[in-house]
Amino acid sequence: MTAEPDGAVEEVGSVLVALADPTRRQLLDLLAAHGAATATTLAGQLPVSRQAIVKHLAVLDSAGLVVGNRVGREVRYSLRPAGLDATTRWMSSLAADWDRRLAAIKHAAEAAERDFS
Amino acid sequence: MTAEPDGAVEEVGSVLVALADPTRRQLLDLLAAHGAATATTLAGQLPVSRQAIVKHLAVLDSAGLVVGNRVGREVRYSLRPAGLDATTRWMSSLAADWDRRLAAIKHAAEAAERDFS
DNA sequence: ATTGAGTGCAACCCGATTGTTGCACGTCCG
DNA sequence: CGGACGTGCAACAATCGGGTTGCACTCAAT
Repeated sequence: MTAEPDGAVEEVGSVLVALADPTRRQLLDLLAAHGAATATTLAGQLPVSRQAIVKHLAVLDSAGLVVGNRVGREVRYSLRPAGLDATTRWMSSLAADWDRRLAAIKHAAEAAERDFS
Repeated sequence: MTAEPDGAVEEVGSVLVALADPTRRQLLDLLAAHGAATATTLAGQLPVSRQAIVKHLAVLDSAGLVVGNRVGREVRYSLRPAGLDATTRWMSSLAADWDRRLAAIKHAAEAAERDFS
């Protein structure tokens, strides 16, 4: 009814929440640069503890932006662009929706003064 | 250095923060549907107080997603798709960046074992 | 001028996030 | 085997965000 197909909204929401944090975005950048890395290694590149990194990676994982593969005693995290792609599509369709409605409203703006009951 | 032109990052960040909240997204949907509305009117459509709406609108405003025009004694808020557009573009370029780097890494994965010092 | 609707500001509450530290558990290597 | 490295879990402190309530102020209309 709004602009979203009702089912994918929560997924998009979690991606947006994940991207809202600067440290998390930085983490994604590091992964994009190195391809794959462990939490410990990543903690060396950022001014926070390893545990903080682990938590951020968990958020990114449940948002579908990252995956962790266990290799021996370490866990190697890598990027997963699918979730980002979906959110990008959602956003641009939302933008298109706004444009459409704004055009319609602007056109009929002088006709009706009140919209609510 | 990362993937962003260094200046627009903060702006994009604020848009992402703004979009991360479900109530705020709902608010944007209402504005898209009605074209313009006051905080008091919007509070009638959502299960939160007017003050909460005012705060959300402030966040959306400083993210560039919404503008408030004073008409007499009331403030009419309306949509401003420009910020959303910019963020959409940023996200898709980020996705493209990831894809590019992931391809490069996957291609050279067998050659180098360690990336860090 | 007085009343009422609409807004702005401030204090306050509470739950979620972000971050820390400490320690226990696997796992590789000398 | 036994130490060293990496991870996982748990408790904890502190800050942030969303939400509420109460009150003062502005503007319009009678």
